[in-house]
Amino acid sequence: MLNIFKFTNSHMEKYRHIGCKLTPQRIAILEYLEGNTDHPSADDIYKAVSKKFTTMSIATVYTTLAVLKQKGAVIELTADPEKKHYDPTTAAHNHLICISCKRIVDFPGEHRLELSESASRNFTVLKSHLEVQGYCPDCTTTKNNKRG
Amino acid sequence: MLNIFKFTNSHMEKYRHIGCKLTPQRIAILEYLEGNTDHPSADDIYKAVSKKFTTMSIATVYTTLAVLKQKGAVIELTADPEKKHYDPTTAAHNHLICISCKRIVDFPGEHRLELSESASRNFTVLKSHLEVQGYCPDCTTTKNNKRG
DNA sequence: CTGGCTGCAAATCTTTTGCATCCTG
DNA sequence: CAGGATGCAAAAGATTTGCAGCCAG
Repeated sequence: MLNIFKFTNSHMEKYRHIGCKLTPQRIAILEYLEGNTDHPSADDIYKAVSKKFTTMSIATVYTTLAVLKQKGAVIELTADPEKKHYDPTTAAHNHLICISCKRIVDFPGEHRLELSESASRNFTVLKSHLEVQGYCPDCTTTKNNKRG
Repeated sequence: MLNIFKFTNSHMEKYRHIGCKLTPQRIAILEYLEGNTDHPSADDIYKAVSKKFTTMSIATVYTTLAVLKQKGAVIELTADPEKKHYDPTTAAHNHLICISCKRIVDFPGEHRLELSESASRNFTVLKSHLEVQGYCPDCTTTKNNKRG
């Protein structure tokens, strides 16, 4: 009877296994996040999920995101200084924030970290994330076509 | 007659040249930032400068920081999701946020960016910043000494 | 059933803004 | 002297919290 959602049983299993009680609200949030590469903010998620779920509360969105973050199912992004964004793609990757359209997009470049010096100074590195500022493909193209 | 400040004439020149009107409040903020490697937040700056300057307003701190950021005299850091921090060291360098003590510290490692793929996809890179999560030297040491 | 979750509203925290007054250049 | 800067307070956002009622397991 939950087939109003495109959320599959394997998704259900996945999230049940990480120790979340699966309420309809959470399913709606998880469904929205699944495969999403738009890096939505809490408010983006709230707006989107509210359409299907008029009783959704922004507090529930934050609570759910906090749980998912703690379980490692989403990553909190700080690339946008104005607000946090969330990324359900947890494999290591980097982001570019477009200074024109403000979108955060997955950045298809690699970075290599030279650790010898930091190790010798007693730093312990757990993870590293490269934040790139510039123009996304759309805005790069627009920019180049701009002069008439 | 401004020798109550350790701010030197050359500092004055430096900031006058970037187009700032030099008021006592701004001098106090600039003096606090000069050479500071603590990556203070706006509130840290406000608290520190208020001690000498009881009429200082937090709005003035924000306004001054906005001017300095625009002039390129400070860099706004987003490594801490809770609030913005400011760094007067504008030469390219990276930061580690300590997950234990929450301090942001300069990170003595290099990163190299592999751009071929991103360039071919029309990304325009203006700047990149590596954010490292882990333990700072102090907390690394404490951690290692912890078992008795 | 029962503990965890929801929804609401209020609180908190950071940052911005409007405006009258002040003071640097 | 004039325009930009200050200080205050209020507004605006983002995020968190308290609490009574609800529902998934």
